[in-house]
Amino acid sequence: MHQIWVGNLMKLPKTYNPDEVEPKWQKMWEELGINRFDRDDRESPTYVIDTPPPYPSGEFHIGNALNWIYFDIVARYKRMRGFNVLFPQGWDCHGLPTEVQVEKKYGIKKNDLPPEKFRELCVELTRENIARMKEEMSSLGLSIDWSTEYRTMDPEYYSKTQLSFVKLYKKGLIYRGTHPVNWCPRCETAIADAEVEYEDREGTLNYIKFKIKGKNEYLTIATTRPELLPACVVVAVHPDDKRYKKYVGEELEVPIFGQTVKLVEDPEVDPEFGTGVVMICTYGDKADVRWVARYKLKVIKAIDEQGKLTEVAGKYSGLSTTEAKREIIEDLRAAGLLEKQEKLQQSVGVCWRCKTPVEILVKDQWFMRVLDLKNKAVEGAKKVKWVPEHMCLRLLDWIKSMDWDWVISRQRIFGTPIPAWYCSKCHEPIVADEEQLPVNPTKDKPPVSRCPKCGSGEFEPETDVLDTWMDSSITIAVHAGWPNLDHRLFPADLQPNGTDIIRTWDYYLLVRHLALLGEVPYKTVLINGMVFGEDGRKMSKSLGNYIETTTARNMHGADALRQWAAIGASPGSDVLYTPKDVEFGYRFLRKFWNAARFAAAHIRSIKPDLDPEKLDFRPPDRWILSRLNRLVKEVTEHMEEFRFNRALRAIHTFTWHEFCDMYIEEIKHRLYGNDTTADSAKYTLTQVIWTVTRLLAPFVPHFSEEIYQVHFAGKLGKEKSIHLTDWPSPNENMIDESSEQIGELVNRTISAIRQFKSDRDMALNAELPSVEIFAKDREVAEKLKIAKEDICGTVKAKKLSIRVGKAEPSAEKEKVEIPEFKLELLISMG
RNA sequence: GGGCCCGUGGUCUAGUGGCUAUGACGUCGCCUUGACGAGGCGAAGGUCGAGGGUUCGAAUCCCUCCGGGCCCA
Repeated sequence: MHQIWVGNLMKLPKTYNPDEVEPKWQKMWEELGINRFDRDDRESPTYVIDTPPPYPSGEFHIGNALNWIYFDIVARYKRMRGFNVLFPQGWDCHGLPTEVQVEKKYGIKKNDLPPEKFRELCVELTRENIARMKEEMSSLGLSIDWSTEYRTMDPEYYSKTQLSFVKLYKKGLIYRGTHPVNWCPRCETAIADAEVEYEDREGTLNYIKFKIKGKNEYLTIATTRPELLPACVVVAVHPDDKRYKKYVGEELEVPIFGQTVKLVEDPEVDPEFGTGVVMICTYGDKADVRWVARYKLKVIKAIDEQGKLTEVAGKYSGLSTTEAKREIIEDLRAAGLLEKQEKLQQSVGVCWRCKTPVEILVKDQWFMRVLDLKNKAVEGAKKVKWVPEHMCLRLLDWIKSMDWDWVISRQRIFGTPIPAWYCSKCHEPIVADEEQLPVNPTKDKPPVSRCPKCGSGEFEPETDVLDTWMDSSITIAVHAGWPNLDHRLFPADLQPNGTDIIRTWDYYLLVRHLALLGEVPYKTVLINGMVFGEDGRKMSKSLGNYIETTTARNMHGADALRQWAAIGASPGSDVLYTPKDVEFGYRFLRKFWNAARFAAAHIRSIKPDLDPEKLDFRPPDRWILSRLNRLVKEVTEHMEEFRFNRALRAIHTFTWHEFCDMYIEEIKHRLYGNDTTADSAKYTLTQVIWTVTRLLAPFVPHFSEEIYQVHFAGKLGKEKSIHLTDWPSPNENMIDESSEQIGELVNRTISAIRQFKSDRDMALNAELPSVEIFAKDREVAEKLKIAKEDICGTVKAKKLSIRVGKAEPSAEKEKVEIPEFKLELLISMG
């Protein structure tokens, strides 16, 4: 094996080995603290990235990897641009999934243990899961400032969640109220609108006969939910529906259950659906809620917290909704009141965590007054720069469609305790004082000794916890030190996240900070798409197209995978995962590694006092230097607009196809032949590699560090790490249209001769006895003449002539044409 | 039902008014050349979903339709 010795007496291995290289530099970065936000630096501009704290599932999945690689590219780029970057990391610990994991792990139910004990098990599991995820994150080379790490389950963090609760309560933006809420019967908790997803399912539309009171006539209603008959409170038709005009105002008898309901007119009824007669129940859906409010109807609770029918359902009480549906239909059929049944495609609201259909229940809950903030939120969202732009619409549509306040209390265990108590006598809520936070109401005492309303001295603790989004939607303020806000850090510069959480994460952050601080918390939102499997479907374990981050990273290291993330799609578009792309990422590293290896001796032998002004640059030098500076300009523009895919692609194309394929081949003869222009080739070679290495640093941080340490540290680079060097700035003087034109002409000519050799099964370095170039245009001929020696040396022609004229092929001389430059070549093979 | 995004060689993809449409994977051919053979070089392969319109000029802008996806009701 050909060993090359480089300046600092390191042996330069023949192949690039990420398994050795990556951990080495990760360790050094941590030791140097290059990822740290420098709180004492008051001069450099700050750049704050608010990272969404992931839920500690135990696995840092590939969707997370895509997310974080985006963050990291920005963070590393901005550091090189001279920003003091805050790249924090937290964990959104609370919530149901952990409770379920604990139940599974120990084979228990949450009520088998005292809440405190159960909570401890959740905390313990969360710690283990975080440790596992951190390992993967470190292996990806994410330049997170770990000194900022927070966990929403820690008292230091949740005291801020509680503080925001208290402050918003004082402002009147949080209130205790009795309202219909979405309820997950499996999780047995209220959930917010944002936590309801819609699934298309096939249901049955049942046509049920209602007797008109006092007559022997029937009206037929159509419903998918016959189990709600006991909660039927009114029946409605459209005001313009002539079929039923004469019945309006009549009283109807609800079959089986016998209660009497009125027939009313309402424009919201769709006369095309079913029979055009709809039964309104408390509650089947949100429309029922509107109707009940509009007509001030009484509320009958037919379904309980576990999704079972209550005593109002008589003999059906205690049955699940599914069982009750079946039995009620059977009984209706037996009574001759079931006219017919039809299959129906319907969209069912389900719990986003467990996919159980949600019910609407009326509950005493805590709410945040988000409806009052609608206009402010819309205004705020419009002020933000969205990448890509159209993602703003998703948030706007969501905000505009909101019709309920945000229910923030959850009937669960593993969550931030709601800092409140109730008077045992009059049930007046008592909210904690700011000074006593963090509090656990089940252990701590309320801030008053007497109820301010009735004077009673007895209190009961609130046992509900807060929605986890209440924890995580104040991260931007928390990063900035809230309540002692550091205005260098607020608002955040970048809010990056996936398409899936625009309506939750982006929305809650916005509305929460508007409520708390009156300010939009982020300047730019950067959206990434979802990861799809090779089959073109969204990656998921159940679809069998799932791949673990560790598996993908183990193929060729983090930098190969990072390139997949960067180049996989334009921001906001979904990214298809395929191992081929990771493979390609590695191939690029190997290509560049070898190019640098080739250049090593030349970089080393370059004289330190070399004055570029005095160098004798050849046309290929001028060409590649112009291209290089154009590349720097282009990549910088892309980076400023978060177009990582285009930036990296431009680097790839330049490096592979211009620098390696053409330039290196074009200068070999000068380097080996001890040409007088060898110095300018060495200089140019060095400049290109040095510049490209820095352009690559945000994308492939380990690889570029290795190149830097081996070739440049202590010479062209004075810093301890490439990540401390400056981002290259384009030298506009080097960008020269005419040099590029000559370069392209030369390249095209060399390519034609290469192709000639390839077509004739010749080795590319085979010597050619003679090449005669005929140009139709004098101008083209003059340009070629400038680069005569470069062409001659590159294609290994013994003789080369360039003239204006027409080629006349013969037995020994074959003709090759380059039509776009009106060139004809006569090549003899000897 | 409404909104948004997308449709580019066999596959995935870049490209939002202008050179002969980008790159990757795959396919085929050649090359052990002094950076690189689990590599290199070269080649073949596309009516840019369909139709209509605007324009000197359209993958790109507008309209209609077809197909896919996401979000909302």
